[in-house]
Formats: sequence, structure tokens, C-alpha cells
Amino acid sequence: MNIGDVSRHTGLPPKTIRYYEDIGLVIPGRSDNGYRQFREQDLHKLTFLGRARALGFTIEDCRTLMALYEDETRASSDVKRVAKSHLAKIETKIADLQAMRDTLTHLVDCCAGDDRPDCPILQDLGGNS
Amino acid sequence: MNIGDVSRHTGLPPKTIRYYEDIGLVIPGRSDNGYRQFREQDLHKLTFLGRARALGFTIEDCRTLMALYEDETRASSDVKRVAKSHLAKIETKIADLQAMRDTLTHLVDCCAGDDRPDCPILQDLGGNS
DNA sequence: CCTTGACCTTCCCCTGACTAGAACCCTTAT
DNA sequence: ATAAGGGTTCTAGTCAGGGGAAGGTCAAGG
Repeated sequence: MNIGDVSRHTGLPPKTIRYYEDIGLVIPGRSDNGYRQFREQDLHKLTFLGRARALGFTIEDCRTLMALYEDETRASSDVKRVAKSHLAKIETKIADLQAMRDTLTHLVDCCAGDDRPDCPILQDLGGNS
Repeated sequence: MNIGDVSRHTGLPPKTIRYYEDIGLVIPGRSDNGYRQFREQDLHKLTFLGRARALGFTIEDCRTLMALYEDETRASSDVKRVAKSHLAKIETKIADLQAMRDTLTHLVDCCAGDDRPDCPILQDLGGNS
């Protein structure tokens, strides 16, 4: 299977797949003409990576999760720890963004949005709070 | 005022302040010894930038907002448009993160987290959904 | 006068997770 | 023969700075 087919199967851009090879997440074989040859196993790995990335795991987390995935003797607690740690980061990000959103929403609501220069948004940014 | 004092006043690291000069957001003077000399106006600008960045505006947005801030003939609608556009991006990010959080929370809750290898998190990532 | 330590300068490389583009090779169809 | 549509490698760019080296400057203390 060539990289284009893999791309269509996994939804990952070819560039991304090459990048994943670059950093050692997949190691496809090569045909005589130098083209990457992906097996069912590689495709499975890439799908795994795509899903993990879609859940926001970092590449390093993905590396860890893949290792656990392939380790038949893993403990599910190890997986859970990685996931919970990631979850905590997500919660933090959400809270930060919500704080921004609340402040911004308030400011936007206070701004007339007409052709006059008076603007509570700029006033706030300028320190006149 | 030297960069260290400005850093303490604004809360911005010296590196960040130099970076802002680099990209033309502030243009401090220089003393004879080559040190940057910040005036009240520069300090004010940097405070503005710090607040805008804290609200998640991109550097380019900050550039736009600063220009509007200094333009006495601005229309508040221009400011509001920038803020609303940014707000929309924040809302999108929050929604994305919440979707990740919900999925992850569910998976984490389903995972025993013990020393056995069975793990619904890995099962999901592996495509057995 | 000399040294110490805190400050300042520029310079270049590093981050994450790719993406864009250039220059080139391979295969198949026309 | 050539054109289209794969594939390859390589470099450089993104965003918003951070780390650290090599060196200049300044004020206080011995």
C-alpha cells in the first residue's frame, strides 16, 4: 500500500505520515523504487495515532500509548494515568478559555460598535478599568 | 527606564519585550551605552499588549488593536469586529476541547485502572468502538 | 584600582506538530 | 514523446517567544 492510499484510509495527510515515520512512530517498508510500503499493521498504527491526536494527546503521549497498546502485559492503570493527566490539562485549558470568553463577551456587549471612537474594549486594554 | 524595570512593571519577560521591539510593536529609544530606554508611552503600550495577549488575541490582532487605540478617529465597530472574531475562535476552541473532555472522561471512567491489561481507552483508540 | 555581581546587548538555535514548496524520480496512458 | 499523477528528499516557515552563549556596562565594596 502506497502513502496515498494510506492517507485516504486514515484521513492523515501524506506529509503527516512521513513526519510520523521521521520521528519513529511508524516504520514502513520500502519497495524497489523507494516508495514506502505500508502493511496492515502500519495502517492500524496510523489510525490509532489519528484517533489519539484527535483526542488532543501530544505526540509523546501517543508514543507512550502506542507502546502500551503493543505491550500485552501492560497494566490498564498506566494507560489511565496518561489519559487522566491529559484530561487535567484539557480542563485547565477549558477554564482558561472560558475566563477569556467571559471577559471578552462582557467587553463586546459593552461596545456600541458604531462609528464613534469611544470603546470600552480599548479602554479596558489600555488599563482604564 | 531600563528593560528590567519595564519587565517588573508590565509583568512581561525581557525576552518578550525585545521580541515586541523586533516585530515593531514598540520602538524604545537607546541610551549612549546602547541600553533600551523606555518612556511612559512605551510602558503604556506594553501594558496594553500584555492585557490583549492575556485575552488570547494574536500578535497580529494586537497590532491592529494598538493601531485603533492610537487612532483618535477610529470607529468602535472596527474594534468590536476584531473582538467578536476572536471570541468566535475561542468559542470554537472551547467546544472542541469540551468534546475531547467528554470523550476522554467517558473512557477514563470505563477504565479499571488496575494491573490487568484490559483497557477500554486503548480499545477505543485501536478502533474497536 | 580591581573585582564582583547584576544588569544589559546581540546572536543563534530550540520548541510542537506539522505545512509549503522546490527539485527531482517513477509509472502509466495517450 | 509527453503529460498527468503518483512518489522521493530537502529546506524553510509557522506562532510566540525561551534558553543559553559571548561579551559590554554600571554601581558598590575592598
